[in-house]
Amino acid sequence: MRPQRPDRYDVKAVESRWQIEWERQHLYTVGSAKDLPKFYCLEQFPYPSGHLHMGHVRVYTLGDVVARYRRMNGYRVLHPMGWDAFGLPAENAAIKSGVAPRVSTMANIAYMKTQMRQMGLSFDWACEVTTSEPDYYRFTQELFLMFYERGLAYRKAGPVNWCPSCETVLANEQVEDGVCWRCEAPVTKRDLTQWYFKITDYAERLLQDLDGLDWPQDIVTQQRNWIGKSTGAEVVFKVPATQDAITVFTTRPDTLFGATYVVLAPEHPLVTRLIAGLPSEQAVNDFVARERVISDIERTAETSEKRGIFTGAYAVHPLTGAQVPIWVGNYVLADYGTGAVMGVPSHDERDFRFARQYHLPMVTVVRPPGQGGGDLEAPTEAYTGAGILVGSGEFSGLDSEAAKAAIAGRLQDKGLGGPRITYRMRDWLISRQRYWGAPIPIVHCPQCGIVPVPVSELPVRLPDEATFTGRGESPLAQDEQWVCTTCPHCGGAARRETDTMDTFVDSSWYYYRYTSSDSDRPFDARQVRYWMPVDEYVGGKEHAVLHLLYSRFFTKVLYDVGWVPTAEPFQRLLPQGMVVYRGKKMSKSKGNTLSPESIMNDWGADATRVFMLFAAPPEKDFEWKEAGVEGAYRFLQRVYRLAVRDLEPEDGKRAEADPIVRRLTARTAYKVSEDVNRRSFNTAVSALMELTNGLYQHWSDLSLEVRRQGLETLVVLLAPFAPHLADELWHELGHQESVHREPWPGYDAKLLVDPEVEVAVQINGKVRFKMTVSAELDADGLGAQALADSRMAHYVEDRQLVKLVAVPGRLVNVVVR
RNA sequence: GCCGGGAUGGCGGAAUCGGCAGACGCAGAGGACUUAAAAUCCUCCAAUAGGUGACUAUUGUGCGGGUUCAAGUCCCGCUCCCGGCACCA
Repeated sequence: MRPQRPDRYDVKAVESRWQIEWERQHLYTVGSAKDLPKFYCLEQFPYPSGHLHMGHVRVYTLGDVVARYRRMNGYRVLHPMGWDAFGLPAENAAIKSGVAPRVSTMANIAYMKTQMRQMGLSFDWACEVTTSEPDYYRFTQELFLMFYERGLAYRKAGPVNWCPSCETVLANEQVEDGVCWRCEAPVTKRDLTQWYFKITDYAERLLQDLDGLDWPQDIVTQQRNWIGKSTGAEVVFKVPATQDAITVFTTRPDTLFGATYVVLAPEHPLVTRLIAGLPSEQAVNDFVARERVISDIERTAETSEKRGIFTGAYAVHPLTGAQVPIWVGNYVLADYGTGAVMGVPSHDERDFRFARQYHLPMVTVVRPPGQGGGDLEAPTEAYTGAGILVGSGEFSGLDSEAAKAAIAGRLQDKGLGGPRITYRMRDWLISRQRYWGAPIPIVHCPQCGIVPVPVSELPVRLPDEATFTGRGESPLAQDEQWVCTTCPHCGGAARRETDTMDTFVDSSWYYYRYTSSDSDRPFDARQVRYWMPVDEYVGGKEHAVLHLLYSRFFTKVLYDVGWVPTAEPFQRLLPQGMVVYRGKKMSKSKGNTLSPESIMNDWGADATRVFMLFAAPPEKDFEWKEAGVEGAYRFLQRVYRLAVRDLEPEDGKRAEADPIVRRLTARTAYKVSEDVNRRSFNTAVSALMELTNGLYQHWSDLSLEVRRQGLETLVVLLAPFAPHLADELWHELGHQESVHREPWPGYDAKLLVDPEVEVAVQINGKVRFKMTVSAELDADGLGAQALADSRMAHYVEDRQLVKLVAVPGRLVNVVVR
């Protein structure tokens, strides 16, 4: 007899006991067992804001289940954690409170680490990285230099997105609906010289390689949309008057004979040259000046009217030789394609509206298939579909598809364009006018120009002291002592680059650093070869384009220089949904935040984890419900009460239910394994609940052996989900080792099938009764038995048997007329 | 406008390959235990109609069609919701 137990366990005591014990045993270090298969389980590292939020609790719980499951299944698991520690909030806090960013960041990290411990997460802290520490950012800088050497980092002047609230520029990916992705302030335009990464060089590969990934469809689609590939042609319109040429991009070269004008974006560099000395010069300049100050939001708004102005100049149609007027129009984007388009009003909605407004000629050159004559000169709307070419010289009579190739080919022959592919994605703007980021390791020398800092002189350290005013230039630019340096090339006086890198650069390679965080190179090639790619990557959907696209780009560059073994970093992706509270996304401004501290305090880490997993499939948003955690808590207490029961059967009791529970136990082991493999954690938890219910139900009819086997299986299966309680009960059941060192339970496949099964008998597709038959019974036997059943007579009398369908183990369908 | 995803009881969700819709949990109802309550354990719980009742019949997975012995699942046409892209030439 075991001593009487209370009917509840003390959650706090149990959880902290095992947290201490696991740490003492270094239970989650990677270990050196190289003969085991590897598994790299990664979750997006957090920005150290000071506290975990519910979203973090969800990601890390999901990842932890996978990591623990793999370990128990005999994998050597890398499950690291670190800190995406550079970023604006620390700097803004410094402006407000005067605490240096590094000081507040380190304090935040220390606190969040204790929260992660309280969650019972199985990280190997030996791999920890902090992107804001010199021993990390020196390698971010080194990678920048490698990009620079390969021509993948370059400086360019031009209009950029500026967030007035963050006081810095933003990459295209970081502007969402015209507002800053972080602070939601409307983004404006500025003309600045900035550093870029040439991600567009990789557009095609970033697109192609999506096919080989085990990623959810919606994320793949988002990346595809973002890259935005268009296939078409370039067409050159020469401008004899100034010896210039306007190149336009079109996806519809088949409509070229319908081009009656050419439109340039207001920012197009040729505008000034074309109008020089013309009577229209002043008017066009005024127009351009007006349009340029209008924000992107307004300019791209649906309601925005099309405005344009004739430059007074003419270009030559490359195939007909006709003179076409050159316009400047607000509906042409400077940074897509070539910043110029040909106007084909008859076959493009926008051109049609523009032409109608300014009374430009329209020529129909594509006729819908199967349609005869009609008015060619005055269409009432644009026909944008494919069709048969008319009025297109030698190309008349071709269908659109053939004509696209033929016309693009002809342009190429004449040296006036040719087939061309463009992408919507732009180069990645990485400069930031802020202090708390990795300094771009570049020196500006009056003699030598732009000079990279030699790798041997890295890191370019951030000054410890800085003045945070929150206004004007970056604190680095105001630090004369820091800015003034010598040129690595000529030794003369020079100035440092004062921009720091976008924090997305830091997070584009951290998963490599984890594999060898003590390396004196960015990472150890041998370790990376062994561990990469990441086998499971868990993170938020908001990074569908941002972080995931940048990381894929980084990996391709690193792959090309031979530093990493694969061209894709994340084989399997598990994007998790949001935790919603009171019907809305949690946010401070809405006042509906939930603190993980108080929840874990009230219910414990295990119940919090179990509810998170049980409430919904991982990718779905779910609503946090107090009653839900309470349910998870009740379930765990129920398991506890069962596990501390006396295992010895009472006198005179027989083991009648043994076969049932043996099969239930085996089926649960099978189901939980399958479910975790397909990331269906909610149904895995429900299977554990069913086993628990089954043990309760049959307890008094079970032998000692089956009781023990059922309980032990339950506890081991529970270990990835509720790690503290599982370890507690494992010891309670008499074991000395941690349950987390136990191998994952197997099962006897024979036990998965019941010897007898209940099959439904349908008459004309409706279930009329059920029969219990041997599972072995084949289709013929099953059909025969159904027909012979006394309950059948009632349904088939006076009717004719038309068809008999029998599916062994499932059902019988008798079709009668 | 284009692209993707989705819609199942009062609620969250399950149904993995076309084979018994609603597992598991929450909420709710009833019972046992208790002086009582909480906790716990057990039972019930899609809708409609009929029956005291075990039950019987019909309907039912956003809507309308179709394929099939059989459809939440496949096909065609819609509605609505969520997400992405959008004057992208």
